Amino acid sequence: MFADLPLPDPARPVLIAGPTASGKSALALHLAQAQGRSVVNADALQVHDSWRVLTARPPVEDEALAPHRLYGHVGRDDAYSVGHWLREVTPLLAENPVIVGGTGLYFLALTEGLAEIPPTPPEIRAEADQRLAEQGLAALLDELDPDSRVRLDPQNPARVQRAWEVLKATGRGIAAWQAETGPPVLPLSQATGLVMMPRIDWLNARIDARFETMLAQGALDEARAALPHWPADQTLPTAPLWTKAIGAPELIAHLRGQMSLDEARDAATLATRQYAKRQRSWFRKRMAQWFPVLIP
RNA sequence: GCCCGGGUAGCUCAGGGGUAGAGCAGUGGAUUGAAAAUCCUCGUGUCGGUGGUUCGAUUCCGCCCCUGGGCA
Repeated sequence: MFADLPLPDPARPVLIAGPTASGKSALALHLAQAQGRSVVNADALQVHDSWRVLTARPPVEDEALAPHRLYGHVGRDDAYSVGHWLREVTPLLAENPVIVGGTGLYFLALTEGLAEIPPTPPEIRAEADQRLAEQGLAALLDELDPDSRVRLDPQNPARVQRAWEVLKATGRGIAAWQAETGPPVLPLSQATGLVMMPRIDWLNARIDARFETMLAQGALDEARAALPHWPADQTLPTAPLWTKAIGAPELIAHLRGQMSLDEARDAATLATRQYAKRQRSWFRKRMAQWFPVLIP
């Protein structure tokens, strides 16, 4: 499929972004084998150990063909975020890897820099959760510093809460921290950036077919194994990220008899299509300078 | 064949004599440590067809077609 694609500069890392199910991993493996690179994951869900099948992590056979890093190494209770990922990926740049994934924020941190903000302790997160639940968004918004407040979407609880936590934990507004963002670890000018641009109907068909494959490969067994660890209310924004894997809530609901398998399949593939749309929106704007890979 | 419903946006449906509106789907967008997260924007469609009543019908009436149920 990618045999006719010109090989990128062998001296620089390759970055491959693209919507889910667009064939990124296959391209990454192809380039890794052709140029002796390792494959580094840039996907916020594939780092988690809970799901291999459901997050479409490369299978063991592929892992034998080239070194694969940062896949499935994060446990259910581990804290993980862009910062963790950026610190882990930095030393791997020496391997001249191909970095592949669908998380736009990770690539942003890598190629444009990430503000160095001290970690916010769990107690502050808990306090924010409680205030938000009891007093609502406006209460948190009122306590923000003006600079941060004007930059935020006041209707977005996740963003408002983060800004509030940063101010509370550090005594400085998040806007001030972000203004001091240092230079990126890997500017785009020192890498080859590729974005997969699939035709939408082609991608939708792939999404459906891939979910069938996931079921055939044991996605339900993975869900069964996760069942004992499932939180009381997974729909909460504060539920652990691994529980947000697309298809996970649907398969869990099916295992509990709350949904037929057909309903679960429909809901999961629908959620996947909607996710792919959000990704396209990010890539169009933020990766306009990357090379598009038009498929099929 | 008869009786009773229903036929309105891609889907499910609400409405009602002055040419119509919700949810879902879909679209476009935002995005600096939860990012597969989180949030915002966008609603004209022969109101099944055809005659009639009316200044005016998608709305009332007749007939026809389709569809669900009941009775034969």
